[in-house]
Amino acid sequence: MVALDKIDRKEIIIKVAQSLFGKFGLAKTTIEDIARQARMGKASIYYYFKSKESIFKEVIEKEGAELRRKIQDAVSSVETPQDKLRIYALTRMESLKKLANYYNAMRDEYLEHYAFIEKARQGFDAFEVDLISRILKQGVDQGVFAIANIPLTAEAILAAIKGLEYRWTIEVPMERIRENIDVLLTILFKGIEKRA
Amino acid sequence: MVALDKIDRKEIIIKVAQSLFGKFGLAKTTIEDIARQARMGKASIYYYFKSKESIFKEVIEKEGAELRRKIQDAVSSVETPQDKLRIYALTRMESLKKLANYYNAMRDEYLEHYAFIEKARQGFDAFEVDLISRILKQGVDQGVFAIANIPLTAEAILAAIKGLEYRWTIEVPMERIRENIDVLLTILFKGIEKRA
DNA sequence: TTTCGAACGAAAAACGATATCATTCGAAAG
DNA sequence: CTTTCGAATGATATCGTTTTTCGTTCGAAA
Repeated sequence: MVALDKIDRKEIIIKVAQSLFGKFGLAKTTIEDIARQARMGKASIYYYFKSKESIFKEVIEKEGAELRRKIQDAVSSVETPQDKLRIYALTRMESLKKLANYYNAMRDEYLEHYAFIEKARQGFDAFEVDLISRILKQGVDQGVFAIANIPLTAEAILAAIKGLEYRWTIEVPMERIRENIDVLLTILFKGIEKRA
Repeated sequence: MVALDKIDRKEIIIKVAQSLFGKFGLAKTTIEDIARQARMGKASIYYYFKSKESIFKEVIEKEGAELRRKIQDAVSSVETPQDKLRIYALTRMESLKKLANYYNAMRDEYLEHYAFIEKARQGFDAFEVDLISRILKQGVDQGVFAIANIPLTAEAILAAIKGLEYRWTIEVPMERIRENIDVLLTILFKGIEKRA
């Protein structure tokens, strides 16, 4: 079918671009590289995308969507609000470190795209605050958390988790990260728990 | 007196350099600029300092020392551990934003000095963890906090506060920062408070 | 002991020539 | 009509070279 073919091609291009951007960065990846690996002439790329930047944007969006799904799945895999928060924090740590490096590399080489990336980052932020808010609300509904202002608390918790993330850049083993998250979450849980 | 004269000259150079580095950054500030504003020939600078980098290091150290003193003073001005933590968080927010920008600018223009700046940053980190630890210990001694591992808790709290700092870069008014710190600290306090 | 004019050399800026690469066009294949 | 791509275009990056800037040293003088 014609329409399906079109979608397939687009997806091939995106996949190839995702892999190449990941390996070599935005600047070092040429349209010709993408075309070659996608087995088409470079002019053909422009039948599916209006510019290199638009490919880049779709790749970023795809990475973001994948990450959201991954976090969402992890959170859904456990039951209690406490476990949800814990597994959320761990999953975002593991995954976002990769994406953050990606973003930073992009920012360094192409300052022009910074605004766009910043917007993507903010969108992801909103997703996280929303996710945490929903977990907190669930805890409040179940009578295990006592929280006055849920969105503000969610923001504070996200900030705290991010603080841990920034604290170690690359060289820290996941084990120590887990330990620190545990300490932080233990305090936070006691702080938002409903008292007997 | 001769010895006093020498110190005075050194201090003049440092003051001038501090002001110029702050305004124009390390790369854009020349030894000649410093010499002119300090009213001496540029060769004379080398009678007091062995290199531009050594001037830079002393300036960074001075900025760090000033900031430590400022935070220390603020903390000493209140009584309870809770108030101390609160005023510490606010003071570091206000002041460190400036210094962080400074550091970042330096890192961007002179990658060679990155290792040194990183060391300074880590030293400041240690200072903060130590300060928080002492406040926490005071709280434990007074029977208002119950904390299992004080240093680890201090690290977690510092991380949480830093998370707030990173969250807003420049464009956020101090008022909103205060609000967010309040929410975070309220949770944290409840989390480390000794229960009746 | 302290100051500084003059000179040195390494590194950066300026510049012009050349090459790269994103993008467009128009023709042709299916 | 949809899709492909070879070839051309122009803006921008790169590279080799010359010139300038700037950190640093030296030696003399105050």
